Formats: sequence, structure tokens, C-alpha cells
Amino acid sequence: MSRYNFKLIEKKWQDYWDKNNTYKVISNPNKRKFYCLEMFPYPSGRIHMGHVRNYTIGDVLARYKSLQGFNVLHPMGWDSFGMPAENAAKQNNLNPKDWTEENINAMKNQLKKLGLSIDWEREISTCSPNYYKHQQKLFLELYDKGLIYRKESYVNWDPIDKTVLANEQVINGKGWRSGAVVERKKLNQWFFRISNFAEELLSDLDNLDQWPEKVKIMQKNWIGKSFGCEIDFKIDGSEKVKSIKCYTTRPDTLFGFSFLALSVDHPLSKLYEKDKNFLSFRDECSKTGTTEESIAQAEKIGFKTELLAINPLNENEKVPVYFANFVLMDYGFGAVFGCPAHDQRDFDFAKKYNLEIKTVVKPFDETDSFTVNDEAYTGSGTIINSDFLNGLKVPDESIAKTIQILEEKKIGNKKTNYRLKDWGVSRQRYWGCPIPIAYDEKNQIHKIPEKDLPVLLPDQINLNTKGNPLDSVDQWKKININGKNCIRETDTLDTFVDSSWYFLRFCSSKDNDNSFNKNEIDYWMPVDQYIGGVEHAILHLLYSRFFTRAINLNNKEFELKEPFKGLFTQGMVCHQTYKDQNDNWLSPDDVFSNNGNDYFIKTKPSEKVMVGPSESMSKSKKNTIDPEKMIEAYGADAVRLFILSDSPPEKDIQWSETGMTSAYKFIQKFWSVSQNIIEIVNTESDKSINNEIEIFTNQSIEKINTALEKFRYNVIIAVFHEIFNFFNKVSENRKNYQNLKENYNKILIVVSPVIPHLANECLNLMASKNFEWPKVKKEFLEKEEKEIVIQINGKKRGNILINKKTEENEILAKIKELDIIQKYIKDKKISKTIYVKDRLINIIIK
RNA sequence: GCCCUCGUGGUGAAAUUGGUAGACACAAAGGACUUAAAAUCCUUGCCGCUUGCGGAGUGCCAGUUCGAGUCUGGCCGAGGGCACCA
Repeated sequence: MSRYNFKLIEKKWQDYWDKNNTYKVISNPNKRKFYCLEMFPYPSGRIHMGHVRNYTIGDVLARYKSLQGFNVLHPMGWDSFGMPAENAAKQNNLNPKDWTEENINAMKNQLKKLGLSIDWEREISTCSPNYYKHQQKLFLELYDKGLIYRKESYVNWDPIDKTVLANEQVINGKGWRSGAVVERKKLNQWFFRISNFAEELLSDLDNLDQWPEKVKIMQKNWIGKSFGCEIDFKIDGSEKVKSIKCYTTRPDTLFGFSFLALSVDHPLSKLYEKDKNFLSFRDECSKTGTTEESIAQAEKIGFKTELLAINPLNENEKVPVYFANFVLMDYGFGAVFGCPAHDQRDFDFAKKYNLEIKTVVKPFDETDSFTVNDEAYTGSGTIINSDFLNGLKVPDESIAKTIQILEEKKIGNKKTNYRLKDWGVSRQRYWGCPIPIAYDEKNQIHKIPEKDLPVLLPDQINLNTKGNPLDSVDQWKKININGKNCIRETDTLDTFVDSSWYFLRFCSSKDNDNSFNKNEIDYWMPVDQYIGGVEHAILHLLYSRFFTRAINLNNKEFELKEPFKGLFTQGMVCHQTYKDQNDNWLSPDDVFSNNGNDYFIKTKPSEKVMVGPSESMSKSKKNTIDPEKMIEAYGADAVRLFILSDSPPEKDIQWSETGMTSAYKFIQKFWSVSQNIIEIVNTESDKSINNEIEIFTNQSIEKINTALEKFRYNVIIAVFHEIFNFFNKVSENRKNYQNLKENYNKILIVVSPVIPHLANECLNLMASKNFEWPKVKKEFLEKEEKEIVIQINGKKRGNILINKKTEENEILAKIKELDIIQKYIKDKKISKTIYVKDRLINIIIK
């Protein structure tokens, strides 16, 4: 028998699917739909193993649903705007468009070699004017709805390159190219009012029952709803400032108040703009960076003002007012009251400036003389040292009660707050969707008229100018709107905008006039299963949820709110890392090993390689494996099989060469047993019925069904091995049982989502007519006899085979006679027995 | 720093969701077949004494329960996110 020639057979089926447009779908109201979507890739040039994993998981689901009779929409596109194109273009003196389009072509070819069941006719690319003109229309629609506005906000500014840097381009506070210390700079930028939807985005999470719990928790914390109180602190004897408003979630610690801290962007900072010391303090703060992490990690520093704030619950207590680097203007009122004993940031600050640390909460198991020493106490307990608040239980009782008192005294008001900030969408870059706005000579905002859309990116661009590239294209910038000379907005949109509605566009990607077609949206949306990396758990998914709501607002034509009914987040693909003696990363292609433990450099076999931990594959660590090479060496089916086999899809998977080769061997073995069976079925003539085959097949399908529904794809591969082991035995005696063909046909169907090329070839050779997902015959799942575990005091001591109808007391009587049990119970008294039907019996003895 | 998730044999893992821990594989060792090798097949999680038997065992420490990998609390370790990477 010939070996399985995957090169020939995979090519044959891929060409067949292409030619016959097998995976093209059109909406059909009479057919149940299933929208299966994987997060679309950034066209970096070559697919990586993460893509292989993502798209294989999705493809298995799409093929499964299709065999079940669903009308499956399974599209693919390109998230093709973004910084890498701009960087590559700068480096190699190319055009970002050409670079991107070449990459798309290359990656499309690679994806096709994986044998994915994709409707390529719906392909979209976000950098194509066909896509972004609709995005510009959507932008203007949302603008008209009042969901988009302009305000000043900070960016990372590289003072040498005179350019805005992304967070990833800031390394240890310095610009990645220039090495200059990065500053915070204020720019006028566009924002989406996502915070208008904070409550809805939060409460609707409860309805997403097919989302991973952890993603919902992450989004919940991100939105950060908190219940607290706004408090007006009176300022002592100042002409200029009467009071300062703070937001707090811990009003119950008000007696521990020892300073009041303001953001450097607080309106009161205007009063200090002539103070040199304040200005140098503000400069110092601007070096902290713009990320929350850098602010949280930075040393707490402050600038002391002459102002004194009065404790509203104790008018004799007056504490200093500072500007401090850890207070954010975006949250609350940009002002916080400091209680060092019960907040770690306040504690660090108080230690630095020798402020009082007054303990007002004690843990339940401490006495009233408890004091905070080395770190803030933020746990539960009882209020102490707080006059009329003493004795209240923290947090449940104390916070509510204090708010009530503050409201009665007209000092503060109960307030709900959200951490979620509005979404800044302006990017000072070339390779993005132009914002369809212009400004007249008085700096008034004008929308670009619809007839002038799309605002196309200029083709000719010099990316090596300093600052925002579009800003230097004078002829492009100028536009006349209703007779007024205007200058275009030169910022482009955040690429997260592109990916916030692409799933809508897939439903009618060919429609030139409309962003999306109502009938198509009504039929296909929501996405039934969305699959992608957990790194998108917050931003991309939240922005998409916002976008559908923003479109939905005041729009009777569009009923959708939640875009993704089901969500699955897959783990990363990892590989060992290698370094040479000089600490340079080495690729797996550069090293070899004879025993699997010690590695050496191929070109210098005497030099030992340092083997590092397995980490997610990345170019910078050189620990990548090229999927195309693997497909060429082992075939798409083997690669698909391996990428699913070793770990559950939501967990990280370790790439291993031995795992890959064993998947390849399995493909060969499975082919060979299939050929045996096809031969038997077509030539041998024994016609007896084999009940074992019936039982095994039905049990296997049942296992596969359960595992498929729960994304336990690695378990499915284990069942495939069981299938091989079983049918390998069955085929040994070369009997053509009457039920062999029917059952093996079913087996080929249920393996086909994972290894579609091999399965289709075998089904073809068997001349199968049936391409439906098999129904499980329940009567073959249950056996008459059942093995029951015998436990003595919860420990397993043996088991017994009984008929399922046997009553509990009968079972117990039988067990008592068993020798293995006798020795445990003969001198003891049975005080209790616990019987779990069909599973175990636990005998408690004394 | 803050938030989230995950820790099961030498390795990847499975476990009907509180009921036989280690299915299915990978690796290694031993054995069978062979002139030899390859391939194939069989055995092996750990500790103890004799095939049998007994004991411990799911990161660590407590707890709930007849019974805990699974539930609760604390600790340790690894990974992800932190708003301009996508």
C-alpha cells in the first residue's frame, strides 16, 4: 500500500474547494445560520503559529457547524492599517501601501495552504478606500449623534525626533530611536464618548453567558464602577480658593485625613503657573510617562502649597494641600483626600513628606490600640479613633453610614463613579484612516461633505519628515467647504476603530453604497462564535461593544447591541528559547541536539547553547517556527492535528518537533488503516454484524460531540487515537461486517473538521454519499452492567460489576460477602453507607 | 504597583463538574522479535517489602464534606492586561 502523499492530496482538495467555491455562502432565511469569526490578522508578511492555532480552532468549528446543517459564515480579512507598515516603509524607503499589499498576498497564500473553509469572496482590508470610506461615514454619523468630541490630552513626545511615540516605543522612559527622555505633551485630540455607555457596557455583561468568566471580570474591572461620595473640603483663610471637591470610595476613613492631593492638571494649577518651583515640579511629573503602570510604579512626589484643607468632620483639623504625581485628572475630580494609614499610595506619600499616619481601621482580631506601621491596612475590620463613627464594621456598614452622615450634614453627596475613560482616537501618523474633518480660518470644525468621501490618503508621502507626516502635505491639506478655505485634520484614526465594526462589514462586504446592509445584518449578526487571543480581552472587545451601541443609538434600523454572542480566547504558542555564549538569541533552526538535553550551534558544533524557558513565540526572541515550512514538511492536516492535540485551546501550547512528527505519523497510520478498511469494504464479503463496532463508534461520536461543544479539542484528538487503535484491531481479521462501512463513514465525517484533506479523500474513495454529521444512537451508549466502586471510609478498596437495576441493599449484601471487603469490615460496625447511583458505594465503619 | 488567570507523573495532559486521579500521547528504561539495525509489539507514575499487598500523592498550609484535582481562606510560583503594538 502506498504512503499517504499529503502534497498531492492536500493540493487536490484545496484546488477543488477553490474552483467550486465550496465555502461561499449567501444569506438564506430558511436555513439556520452560524457566524464563525476569528480575529482578523495584521498583515505582517508571514503567518505565525498563533495564526495557525487561531484559524485552525475556528475552522474546526466552522466545518463542524456546516456538517450539522448550519449556513456558516466564515470570512477573513486584514487589519491592515498601523505602525509596522509605516516603520517598515521608513526603514526600506517603500510605500506602506505596497508593503501591506504584498504582505496580504503572501499571507493569503499561506492561509490557503492550511485548508481553511473560508468564503474568500467576502475578504476585506481596512486600508482599502472601499473599507475606510464607510468608516468615515460612520465617524460623521457618530459625530452628529454627539458621540465624538475634541479635547486636550497627553501624548508621549520625543523632543529630538519631534514625534509622538506609542507606549511600546518608549523604553525605560526614553524614545526607542532617539534615546531622548520622553515628555508628556498636550495635544488637541478626538475622543469617542464610550463613557456614556459605561453603565450599559457593564450591566449587559451579565447577558453574555457564552463569554469566558475571566474576560467579563476583566471588562468589569476596567469599567470600574465604584460607589462613593463627593466631598467638598473647605479651604482655610484663602482669598482665591474657597473649597476643593474630592471623590472618594472610602469616606469612612475621613478621620485619618492628613493631606489633600491635586493632579498637576487640576484647574487650581493655573494659580501656580508663575511659581518657578511649581513649574519645575510639573516638568518632573511630565517625565513619568502616560501609562497607568508607569504612574503607579513611579516614586510618589508632591509640591506643597500654602493652602490648608479643613476636615469636614472635625473643623479644628487642618491639613496641607499638595500637587502630587499619582493623582489622575481623568478620574473623579482630579483631587483626593489622603488617608495614609489605609491606602498604600497615600502611605508612601506620607512617609516621604513626614505627614501624620493616623490609624482609623483595625482588623477584627486586633485591639483598639492597633496602629499601622510598615504598610497601609486596606482590609476589613472595625472603625477606631473616629469619634461618632467608632465601632462601625468596615467596609459594608462604615461606608454607607458615613455617606448618610455626610449627606445629612450637607458636606458630601453619594456618587457613582466609573474608571472608564473616553476613547482617544487621534493618531499623529500617516498609515491610518483619515479623519473626515476640516477646520476653517477661525478653527471652526467642518465635516467633510458626504459627496467628497472618502478622504483618500495621499499616495506620495515623505515619512522621514519630523512630526505628523500628513501635516507636511500642503496640497492635500487644503480643501474648500461651502466656499470656505479649510485645512484638513491631519491626524488619522486609531486602528482599533477599524476593527470595531469589521464583523458588520463582512455581512455585506461588496456593498459599495452602504457600510452594511440591514437585511444581511439582521440575518447574520450577532457573531455566534468569536475566537481570538486573550490579549484583546479588554480594549478591542469593549470598543466593538461600544461601536454597535453607538450605531444603535437613535437608529430604528439597527437593533443590534452585542456583537459577539460567544467568545473563546485561545492561548499562545510557546517554544524554548536559545542563546549563544554572548547572550545573543538563536533561532531553533540554528541549533541542534543529539539527546534532547544539550544543544549546540549548527555552524559551530563545539559551542554549547544556553537553553532558556519556553516563551511565547516572538521575532525578538527568535523562537519562532515558520508554519509554511511545517506545512511543506508534514502537510496541513498534520500541522492542524498537532496544534490542537497537546493542550486545551485556551491554554498555552508548547511547540515541539517530536509532537509534530508524532502528529505526522498519526496521519500516516490513520491513512493506512483507512485504506485497509476501504479495501475490506469494497472487496470482502463477510456480512455478519459486529455490535462492538456500533458501540465503539457511537461512544466515540458522543465523546467528540461533548468535547466539540466545550472547545476541548485536545480531547477530540485523544479520541482520534482511540479510534485508530480500535479500527486497527478490527481491520486485522479482514471481515467486512455488515455495519462496518456505515460506521467508518461516520468516523470519517467526525474527523473531517480537523483533518479535512485526508477525510475527504477517504470519503471519496469509499464512494460515500452521506456528508451529514452523524446522530448518536443512544441505545448503544449504555450497558446493562455497570462497574461500581467500593469505598471504605472514602478510600477505594475495590469494585464490583452489577446489573444496573440492582437495588442499593442488594448491592450492599453482595459487597459484604467479598473477601477484599470482609477484611475491612469483619470486626467493625457499619454506621452509614452512601450510594451514588451507577457510580460508587461508600461504607462508613467505626 | 493595580486587576485577571493558571499550578496534576520525566513531558503535554484527561477526569461525566464534589464520586475509581493520571484517559490519550511524547520521552526514557527494560523486555520480545531480528545475524544486526530500523520498524513493530509488551511492561513501567512515586515510596516500601517478594508477581501480591500496603502507604503517600494533583504547588504549599489550613478548612468544609461520608468523600476535594474540583468548594472556602491564606501563602508561594508562572503568565496575561494596564487605555498610542495589534
